[in-house]
Amino acid sequence: MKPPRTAPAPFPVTPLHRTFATRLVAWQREHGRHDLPWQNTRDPYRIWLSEIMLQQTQVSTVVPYYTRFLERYPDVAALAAAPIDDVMALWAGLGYYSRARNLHRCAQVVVAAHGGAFPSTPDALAELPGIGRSTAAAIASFAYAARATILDGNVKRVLARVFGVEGFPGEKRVENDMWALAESLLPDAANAADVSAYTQGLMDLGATLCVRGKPDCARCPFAGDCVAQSTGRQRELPAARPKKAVPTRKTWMLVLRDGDAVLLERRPPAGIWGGLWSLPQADGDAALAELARGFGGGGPVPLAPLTHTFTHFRLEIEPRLSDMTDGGGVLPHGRDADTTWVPLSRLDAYGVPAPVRKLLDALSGPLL
DNA sequence: AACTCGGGGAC
DNA sequence: GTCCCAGAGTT
Repeated sequence: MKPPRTAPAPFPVTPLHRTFATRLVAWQREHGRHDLPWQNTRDPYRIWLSEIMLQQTQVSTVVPYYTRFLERYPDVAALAAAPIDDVMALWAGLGYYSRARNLHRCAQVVVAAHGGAFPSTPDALAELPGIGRSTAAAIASFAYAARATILDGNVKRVLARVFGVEGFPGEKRVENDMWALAESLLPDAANAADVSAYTQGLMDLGATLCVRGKPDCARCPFAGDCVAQSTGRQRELPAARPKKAVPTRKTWMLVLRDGDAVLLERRPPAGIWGGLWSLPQADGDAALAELARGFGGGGPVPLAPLTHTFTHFRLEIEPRLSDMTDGGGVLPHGRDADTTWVPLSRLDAYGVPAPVRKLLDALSGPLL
């Protein structure tokens, strides 16, 4: 009895389909990127570290962080052994801080449960903290030449344009179709050696030619066959995210100062700025004044307000400065698990959210 | 399936 | 200002 055939592809298999991988691999080898800091290695640790940092974050932003991490933590054992606070501090400014916590947890799992060696299959990789389907495929294809496809923002844009996939790729149905399409485009099993260049080619095409704003179709290996290019719909594909009004929230932040030091509080592990060190917050001027008094600080004076925009809401920050009065402090001048005094000159050692960092940097400037 | 997580680059 | 980026985890 023959094994059952695989289900037919839910899309027509055209000549473009059959030649896609070969053409992409050839283009990558000739015109792709070959000198990024995490290329030219098969060390799963280095590849993993880069892939986590590159989630929702552009290459130019990642490079300096990647260099610093590799310097501080040259292998997975070093990272696993590091205090989480050090990892968070080194990550500060990259955003999506759950990535840093998952990074640390993942390193510890790899050491404790896998003897310090990353698993080699996409499915096993995807069970580790912070590694989803796409990142698992990226690591497995780069480190182990596994035949698995990525599907990130670049790939969604390339596929939507080349194959004319309609609909917003963030929508479940569209994304499912794209996963199936991407799987069907992989180099066939006889060309497993091409998988790494293929994966890199998907990323490079999206990052260097098939960019969002003005795609360079003249240099594209798929010009002529590309649906968007041949119909002039580059600007319409992929479909944009449906617009949604972003709410505004407001918060009051206490800059409690004692000489050169300010008081920081550790934020809860989940939610905005999870696990980072930030300023004590209140819901209004009255509550903030009470907070300052409770700490032994003098009457708060307003500092320049600032606005910080997140993906899904806007945060208006009203900073208030309060100096500790002599002998009035009820707070010990050491640190406990969730509260600490930090000299402004030593903020680097703490994971502090970018807008708070900006606020405190201005404080040590010429204004005050 | 929809929502929640950031900061910065590019425009 | 807007939009999106080598997405994952939670609900």
